[in-house]
Amino acid sequence: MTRKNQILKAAAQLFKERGYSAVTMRDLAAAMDMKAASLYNHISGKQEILATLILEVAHEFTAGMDAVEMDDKSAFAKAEQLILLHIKIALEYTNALAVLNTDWMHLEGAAYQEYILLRKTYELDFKKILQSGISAGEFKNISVETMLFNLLSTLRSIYLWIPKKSTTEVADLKKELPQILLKGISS
Amino acid sequence: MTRKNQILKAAAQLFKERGYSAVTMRDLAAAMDMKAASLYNHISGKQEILATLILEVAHEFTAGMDAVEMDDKSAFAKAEQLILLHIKIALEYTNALAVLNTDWMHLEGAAYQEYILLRKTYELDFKKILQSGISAGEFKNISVETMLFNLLSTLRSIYLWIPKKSTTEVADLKKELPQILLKGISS
DNA sequence: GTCTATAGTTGGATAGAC
DNA sequence: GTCTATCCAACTATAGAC
Repeated sequence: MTRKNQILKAAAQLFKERGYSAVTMRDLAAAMDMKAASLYNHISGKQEILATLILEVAHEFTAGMDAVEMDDKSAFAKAEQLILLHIKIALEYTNALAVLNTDWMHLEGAAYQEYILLRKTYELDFKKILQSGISAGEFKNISVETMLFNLLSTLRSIYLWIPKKSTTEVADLKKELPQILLKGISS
Repeated sequence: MTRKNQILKAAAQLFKERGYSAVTMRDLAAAMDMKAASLYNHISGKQEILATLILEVAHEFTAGMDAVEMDDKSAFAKAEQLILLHIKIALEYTNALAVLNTDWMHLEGAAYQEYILLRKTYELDFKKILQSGISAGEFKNISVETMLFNLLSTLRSIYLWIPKKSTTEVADLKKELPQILLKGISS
């Protein structure tokens, strides 16, 4: 692992615990056992760290959504795949995902614009899948907004739950969560 | 409304938008059309504002839970009442609830201890109700942890959804959310 | 690549006039 | 109750030695 990646990893951990604004470059340097000034040999500043962490995860979601849309399956199967995508990302990028969820509004400039666009596109794509499921009679005919709200609010919280759990409990989650979430909206 | 309450209200709005650490006393004063120094005639400091906002909402949850526990109803009915409690608090204390959800870790000293205790007690009480529902055969025999995770992660996100919605859409939510959430765990 | 030293800015909070 | 003025600590980031 490069020194830069070590810094990013340590930053994700600290930003998750205390939030972007409450973590100082001195805190981050201390976690890395170095002085704050030395960090600047690897990264251009605090903002670059935030943007790198958040945009990597956001692109992971976009790539996952693209893969799901490729498959020619039922809306139900696609929704199930998306639930598993959220669990997978929560496992692989736990800390960076927490940062995305809580500190995206502290992005600046082009990184902010890019994040907003990625999120909007992702939610729109998700909504299309739900809508096609309603049209096909797979899902209840309730408001797509309410449906998406319920799904995303649970999916966005997985990262809070994952780190506390054992491997077997995570396996349970992969089985039970699609059941619970999709039973609630199935017709 | 007292000047202090006006300050608390403005602070809740700003903390919700940018987070506790990113909002300065000068920002808050500007939102109140006054100078930062004048704030200190009404509050002792930034921490007092945070603690007041969060603990008021936390006590509201505790009072609601106490009322639900008093009633001698089925676990299903109690769970339904708790869902409505979360919606009610999200409507009445939208901004302060957002602050509780995102900035509780910035509480200090006794206020931090009190919040942690209130939250732990609330979750334990919620779990007891779910467990009694499983024992009574009202709910599926799946992990109580998973069940609570799913319920709370949705309920904790309501405040993100509420401010964007019309009165009729909120009425829809009150009808549909208990259905969606409880169907997922009903046996 | 890391350090010391420090520039330049901004933070929470106080003192004292009005 | 609000203001101006200010203290002092802490912040991000840079300069330059090693």
